[in-house]
Amino acid sequence: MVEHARKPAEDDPLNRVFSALADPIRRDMVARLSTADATVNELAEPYAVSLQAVSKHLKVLEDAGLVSRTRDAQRRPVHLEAKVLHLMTKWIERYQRQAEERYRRLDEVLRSMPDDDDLLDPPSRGETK
Amino acid sequence: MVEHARKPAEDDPLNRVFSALADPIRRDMVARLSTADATVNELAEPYAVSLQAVSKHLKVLEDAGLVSRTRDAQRRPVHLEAKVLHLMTKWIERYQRQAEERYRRLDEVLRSMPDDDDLLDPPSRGETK
DNA sequence: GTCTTTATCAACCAGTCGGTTGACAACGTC
DNA sequence: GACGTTGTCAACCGACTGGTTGATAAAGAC
Repeated sequence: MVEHARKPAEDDPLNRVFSALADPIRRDMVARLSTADATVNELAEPYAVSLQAVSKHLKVLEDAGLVSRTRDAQRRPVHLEAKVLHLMTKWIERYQRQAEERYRRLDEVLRSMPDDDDLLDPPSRGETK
Repeated sequence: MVEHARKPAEDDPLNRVFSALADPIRRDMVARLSTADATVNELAEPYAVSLQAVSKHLKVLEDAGLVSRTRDAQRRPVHLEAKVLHLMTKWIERYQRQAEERYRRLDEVLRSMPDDDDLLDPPSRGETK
């Protein structure tokens, strides 16, 4: 079967936001935009890549909803849309909380069980670094 | 020029964590692991991909520090390491907070400024060609 | 008008990514 | 020892990614 065509596009907003921030240049842009809007040239200045490459990075951030661009003469000021970041934190914190609570409960169960080394997987799994 | 070799590896932990979670299957695995450890076969069961593909996904999650694996006979129980998620939330929240505060301040400035659209744009950076 | 600045579009290229199949390692069971 | 289960490794493949260069659009400056 050649039907491994995979999904045509990453339509999930979470996909786009996570992968947008999986690049150090884009993360740095977001960091800088958090203190001030900037033009494409200003944004490009610190990086050792072409302006076109920076333009592409901005497109990725824009598609993820992380930035918006307006028009100011021939300049295109870039503006951080910080709300989208909340999408991610909500996702992350949900499972973080769930996991932590589970460990807490597991810990209690283990404490109330004198012998359990046959089917209760003791906590000796590595998080004791 | 062949010198566009880019960085040889994504050594930044943030790169690895963000890109690990930029995939819906891996995000789903993390979600499921947040309630219980699981073996590779158990994890693979809901997805329409081969076991080998799932094994690769787990390697990505492991390299990002998001999961750890131990040994239990021929089984390899997978365990979520939720602490790493904190790395991301810290990063995100920092710039989110910064941006929101900036908007708040800008709002105040705009309110206290009757006219300012002529030459009040003094960052004057960038021209260091 | 013509020139300059600012930014995007288009085509290309090498490397990475997510998937596949096939081989095989490791361990328990018979 | 042979077999079944569980999982990984290796090689391959097509799509996507991040970079390049060249051409072009859009707007102000002259």
